[in-house]
Amino acid sequence: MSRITIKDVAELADVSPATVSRVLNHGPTVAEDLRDRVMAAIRQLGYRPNSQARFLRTRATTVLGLIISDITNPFFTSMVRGAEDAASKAGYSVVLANTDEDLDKERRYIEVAAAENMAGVILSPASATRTSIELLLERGVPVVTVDRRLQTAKVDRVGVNNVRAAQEAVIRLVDQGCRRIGFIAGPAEVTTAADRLSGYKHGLRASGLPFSRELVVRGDYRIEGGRAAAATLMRLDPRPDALFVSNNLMTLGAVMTLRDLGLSYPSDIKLAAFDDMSWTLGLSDTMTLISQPTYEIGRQACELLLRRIAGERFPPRHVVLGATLD
Amino acid sequence: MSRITIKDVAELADVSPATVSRVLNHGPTVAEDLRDRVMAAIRQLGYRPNSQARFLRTRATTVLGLIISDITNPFFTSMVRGAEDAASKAGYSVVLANTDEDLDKERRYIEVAAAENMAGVILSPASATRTSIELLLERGVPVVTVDRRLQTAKVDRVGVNNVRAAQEAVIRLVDQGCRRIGFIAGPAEVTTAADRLSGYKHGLRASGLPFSRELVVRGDYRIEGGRAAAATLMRLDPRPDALFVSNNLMTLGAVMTLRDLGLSYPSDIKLAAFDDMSWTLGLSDTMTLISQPTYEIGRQACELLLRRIAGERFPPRHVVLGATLD
DNA sequence: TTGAAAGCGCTAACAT
DNA sequence: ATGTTAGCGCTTTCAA
Repeated sequence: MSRITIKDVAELADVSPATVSRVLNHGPTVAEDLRDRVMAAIRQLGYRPNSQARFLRTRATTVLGLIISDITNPFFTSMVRGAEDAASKAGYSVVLANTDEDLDKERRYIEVAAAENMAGVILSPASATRTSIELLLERGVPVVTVDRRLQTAKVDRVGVNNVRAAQEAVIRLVDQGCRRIGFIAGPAEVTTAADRLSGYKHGLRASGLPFSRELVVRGDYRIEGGRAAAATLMRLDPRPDALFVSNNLMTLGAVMTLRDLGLSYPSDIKLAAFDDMSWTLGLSDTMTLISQPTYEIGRQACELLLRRIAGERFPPRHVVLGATLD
Repeated sequence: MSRITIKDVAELADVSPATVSRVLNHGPTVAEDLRDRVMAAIRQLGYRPNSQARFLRTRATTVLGLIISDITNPFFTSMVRGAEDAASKAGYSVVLANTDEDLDKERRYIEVAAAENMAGVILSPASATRTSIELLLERGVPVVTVDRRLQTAKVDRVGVNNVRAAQEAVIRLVDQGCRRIGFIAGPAEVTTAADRLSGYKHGLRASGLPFSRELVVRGDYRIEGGRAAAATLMRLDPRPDALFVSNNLMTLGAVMTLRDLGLSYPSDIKLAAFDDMSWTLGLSDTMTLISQPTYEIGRQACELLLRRIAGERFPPRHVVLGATLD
């Protein structure tokens, strides 16, 4: 029952609680024999400091929150790993929360992070405009967004240049002979969705192709949305000769639709898509894929966050990493 | 900076801190006018109680830890949802941690849960024998395992009857005419892997088929493991006429191997597998699938945990839910 | 270098 | 019904 306190250790080691605290925290101002006695007592009793009590004094915690819009998406999993590695190197640990792109859940978890006084939060916001991060910022808890931006750009962000990546993918499709490229867009509130749509338009323009409203269908970044959107697009007459899907899960859905229609790619129709999908059935070799350095995104986001936690002050920084077409 | 304390609220509302505390906690023992003044002050100041300070008094937190062996696996995602729903209904929130089947990571997160004094922990242990949950149990933090069991069965567990489900799947394959069923097993340390293997053997015996050592290959519950294991099995002479894969991710890998070999299922070879995979490319209709009630597993695990947290005492309970073959 | 004492923000006993 | 007081476990002055 964690009944062992610093006092117990102090008594056993025959020193004051303050000395135990010193041994535990700022290293070498304690005589060696005392230090040894304290360490022995700690081990013997199995003492573990109470982090709540410590926080009450120091206002410092070592837990970071990662609030993510869809944990199932391997995109995020790799990111989490990057963040964890950076965090644990600095003595921090990371807890995760899954919002399912749901603003209420997002708010609830932000509240948890605030209530628990987490040292900092990495967030992939479900909406660019409607956000609850003030709850954190008010209390001085730094926030870094990953992947997506926030409209009120007062926080750091780490991600890729979605506009350019999308544009390049379109150009690649055009090079492959496509002239009627359907685009499956993401949720209107998410900046990556807007950016990728904008890149799609740029790509068309750069290729001298007209933009056609009917060729753009919005999905929800989930499998089902991709499936439905692809079905809508494939009903067009004339049919698109390529599909550009703005995230990995929707791509799975789109592929299902194509299969249901008895269409093969790349022979019947060309595909391009955002995000790695090596985890699924080797679709990669048959389509144009935009890969993001997800591990690196997580790592850098965490390092930025740690600098903020350490008190560094600099204008909100936007780290833009390179996405690669392959 | 969260400088607003209960004292500030008390002063503004012109009451004592204790009254504010009472308003916040045990409802109706406060006169209505005071209560209103307090609520107004709280709102006006944007006061939020400091949960660490509260814990120091009450020894009660409202955060549950979910320590999961692979967050990417949709199996767990749905489980998390079940747990979250049950938790939030009771006023608890849930934080996640991903161990990647790595015992060190598992221990680290268990330490975090203990240090943060989480109210309880739901765990899918990476090993049945080597576990660190004593860190929790010693401190009186209840633990419920999901999916997998622990050898030292002193904690509650919610899962399915893996032995029976595996056996039924084998029988189903035999009914389809299979006589040489390859089995891709899971990591030796995980109880579900052992149970499923044992079910496989039972199924063979029940069908009057011999057990052959060469037909069993172990994987790691990840995609790559499935791919490699399937490759090994398909090299056998004579080739298996069916593959039974003991989890979903390995099934993806196995399917990749089959594709590489130019084999189709179910025409060339039959497949059976554990765990839902509707999220992937509609493999489901072409193989025998064992589905687990994942949401329900999470929900019941959480409810069990909440009862333990509430102080109920009963012998370690093993809740076995039904897996369905479809 | 070490110890004594105060106090972080809160709630539970005890008074009133 | 409300206020006063003490103390949860820790760290950090301040003294010695």
